[in-house]
Amino acid sequence: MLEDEYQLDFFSENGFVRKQCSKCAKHFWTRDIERNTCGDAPCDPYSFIGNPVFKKNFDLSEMREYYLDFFEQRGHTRLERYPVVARWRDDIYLTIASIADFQPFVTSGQVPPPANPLTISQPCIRLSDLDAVGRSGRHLTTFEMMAHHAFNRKGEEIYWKDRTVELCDELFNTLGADPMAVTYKEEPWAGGGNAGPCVEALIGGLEVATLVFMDLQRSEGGNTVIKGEKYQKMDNYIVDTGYGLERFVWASKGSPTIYDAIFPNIVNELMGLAGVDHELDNSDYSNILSQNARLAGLMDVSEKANLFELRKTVASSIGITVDKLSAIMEPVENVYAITDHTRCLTFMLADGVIPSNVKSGYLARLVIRRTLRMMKDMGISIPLSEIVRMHINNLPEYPEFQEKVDVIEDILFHEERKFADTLDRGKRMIHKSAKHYKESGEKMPLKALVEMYDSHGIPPEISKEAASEVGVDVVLPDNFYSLVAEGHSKAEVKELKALPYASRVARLPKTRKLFYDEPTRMNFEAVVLDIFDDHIVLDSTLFYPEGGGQPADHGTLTVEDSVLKVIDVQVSDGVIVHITEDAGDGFHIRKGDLVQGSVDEERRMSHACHHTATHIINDAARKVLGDHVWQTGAQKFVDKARLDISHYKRIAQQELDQIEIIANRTVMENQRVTAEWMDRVEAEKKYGFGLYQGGVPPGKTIRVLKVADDIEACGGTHCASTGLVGPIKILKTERVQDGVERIEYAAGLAAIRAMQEMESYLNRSADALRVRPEHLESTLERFFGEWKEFKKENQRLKEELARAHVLQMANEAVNIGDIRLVAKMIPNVDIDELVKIAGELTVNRDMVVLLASDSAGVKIVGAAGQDALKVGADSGKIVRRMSELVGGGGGGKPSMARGGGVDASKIDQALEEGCNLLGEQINQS
RNA sequence: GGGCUCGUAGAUCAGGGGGAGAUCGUUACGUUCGCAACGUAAAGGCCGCGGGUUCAAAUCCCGCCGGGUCCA
Repeated sequence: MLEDEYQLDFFSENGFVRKQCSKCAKHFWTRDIERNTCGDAPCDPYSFIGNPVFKKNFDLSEMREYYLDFFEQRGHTRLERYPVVARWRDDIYLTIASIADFQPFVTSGQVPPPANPLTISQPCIRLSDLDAVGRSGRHLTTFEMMAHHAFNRKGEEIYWKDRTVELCDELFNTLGADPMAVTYKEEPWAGGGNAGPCVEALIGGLEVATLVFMDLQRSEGGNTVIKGEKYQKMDNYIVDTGYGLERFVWASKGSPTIYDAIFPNIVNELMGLAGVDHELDNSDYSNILSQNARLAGLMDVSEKANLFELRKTVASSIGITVDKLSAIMEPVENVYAITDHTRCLTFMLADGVIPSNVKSGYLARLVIRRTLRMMKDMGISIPLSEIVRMHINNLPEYPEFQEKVDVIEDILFHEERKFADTLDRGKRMIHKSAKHYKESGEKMPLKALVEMYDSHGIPPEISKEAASEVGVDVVLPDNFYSLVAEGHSKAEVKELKALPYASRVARLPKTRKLFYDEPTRMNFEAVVLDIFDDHIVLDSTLFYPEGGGQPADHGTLTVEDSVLKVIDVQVSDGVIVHITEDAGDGFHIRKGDLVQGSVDEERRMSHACHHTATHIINDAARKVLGDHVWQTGAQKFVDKARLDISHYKRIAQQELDQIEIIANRTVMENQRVTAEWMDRVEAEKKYGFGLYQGGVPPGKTIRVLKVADDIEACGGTHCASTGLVGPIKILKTERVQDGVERIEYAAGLAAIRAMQEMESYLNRSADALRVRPEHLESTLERFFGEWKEFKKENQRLKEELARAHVLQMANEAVNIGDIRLVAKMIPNVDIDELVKIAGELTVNRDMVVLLASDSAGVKIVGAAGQDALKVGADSGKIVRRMSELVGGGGGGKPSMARGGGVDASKIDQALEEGCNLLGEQINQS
């Protein structure tokens, strides 16, 4: 990055000098001529601990208000925060920076900003440094990025670098910071396909603000290279600043850690519950924490080796042993992390993340389980929800959290139970497996632990603990989690199926969409703009292209006497492409031709009914289940539709019934369905991000659809009023993922057909039993009960019969050496009974039994008593040979074997062969 | 989206082509003044559902349903 980028008038007019850091060699600006270091860690250690940099203490809400007010006073519009779940983005799950609120459409210039310039304090969640949270004294999973943004275009500049740095510097001054202590370090920035020069603002060794001047975008032909990527200038250039609210508060208090600065009461409460004496007034104790934070500021403590290094350094500087230091620090660090993690959960859950095993829900579950583990280690036994409630009470400036308390509590209750179940299950598995290895004298292989974690979610520490309970020692390597990762093959990247002829289609003008203005018209005339094989583009069309979970319209295009069947319709950047069935003999259709289009009305109306019904069901589900319900996907068909919603437990039948009733009531109210093209920002302001339930449409204006109480951005075709949807019948629910329920339903005639179908199942079932449908259940229960009784009775009778046979057959035995043989064909007896007879007979230890029956082909059973086995009898081998003779196969153990075949005429021969074989076996022994 | 796992008695699980088992719980009887403990016995199974392979499937294969879990 060019040095010129940083030569600001502001710096030169205010007595700043540009210097190069004697340690990291980076350039920085300072008022202090004597200064040789950049002010950032590790070149400068923290100096603000115990020595606040501002003239006053601030808590979070005071600091936030001070900041927003400061920029409001200076011409910025204050914006409400955005949710921490980035629902307007499809590339990230969580809001990771204030600028994320305005990506991609505002930053690209496609959509004007909601205000310009603006200021905001945006809660952000970053889980990338999870291991450092609590240990480093400064890392948080959740923080508020206070920011002022200015979106500049060519010839339309709000302000740029000078004003930005000036505002920043003025902020520090009004807060009472020592001007000589402030440095601005040059540090080119890049991220998310954009880049630009950037200065980091540092006070007392702490980076408190980052001022990014985003004016580059990634481009192959670019001439600026940053971190190995080529960039070029953009037409619009954006002031993207980030001020760490929590760091400002920390710097204003000078407490040993950021955690003690931002939520001291919760930290104290939890320390109490954990039995930790957290006496910051005690200078020895406070000194340890401060020293730890100062040194931790210089390194990355997420790695175990570094953490150990930190412990060594701190211990020696204070003059205690590493063990003693660790014993002091670990509980404190855990409590800090618990406090942080629960604040993170508060934001996530209140903003509607449902814990799950996929997507953002997985991130929530990850944090929940980490927290529960640490709470267990610390002996904190209150419910997780209670800590979250402390945060909610501690954050009155977020009144929306109060409304969510009940749902959050329910969600956390479920999650705690789930995790406890998982751990219980896991411990049992480990115990079993550990015992197995102990008995076989082997060590428990690491692979077993990796599998426990990967397949069953048992953290290695728990595995180790459980294994040691059975007396098996396990050594955990540092790289455990990378071993887990190794076991996963790289996910295949699914290539998006690009529309053929895309580049040629792109040159055509956008198709006029007639289906929005005239949703009930099915016939139209249009001019052919171009043809690519069987792909036809018109100047305007009534054909709805596939999108928003609604399949494409079908129908016909007619030119004079030739009719083309439209079998698919796709849209590419506003150009609608009709894909027709291959007519075989080429197309009699040319550019400029006038065509008659006709849309398959039944198909379209069916889709429209189901689409409108989807909005109605979504709204009803939210009313019954709660505000956390969020659409995560939907698909419409001709005969049914489905809607996936986020919900943390299975939907009960009772709830489903209620959803169905509310949905049908909405239908009967026959409310008008309206659609309105609105400015994106205005729509977001008015209706919130609930608009994007069905996905995020691109563009400056979006189509806002109102179906009863449901308001969404939607590009589909709909019924003109809810009454036209007709009856809505819910068909079933399914759990597609943990935390995501799928509701399947039919609307209109499809609903009637579905009901008729179900009715016919019912009627046919009732007919089969010759009962009326209302008696089906009781009759079925009676039948099933009787069936079980009969089955048992049958068993008993067979056993009795077997005993009867046994008495008689024992007398028919022939002696072969020391043993007795019974070989007999019993007609029409099934294999179970043969087995029972054989079993009974071989209670006599010297008995060998070979039985055959002609039931269902041929069945053969052989059995040998204890003594017979000793002299070499092997019924397995005998039965195998016999079965082969009757055209089948068989086998088993020497003591009991079964077999069978198909040729009943060979039974006698088989029995004879069996006798011979037995004779041989005995003679050989 | 990609993996890995599990569905057997009321509960927890074993078995893994050839007589459906164990432990706990339940019931009855015995022992006891009574209880616990103990002893004896019994009841309790569409081996998740549907196909397929096989003489034979709880067991092998395919599909579905229902759980658990890791990764992006």
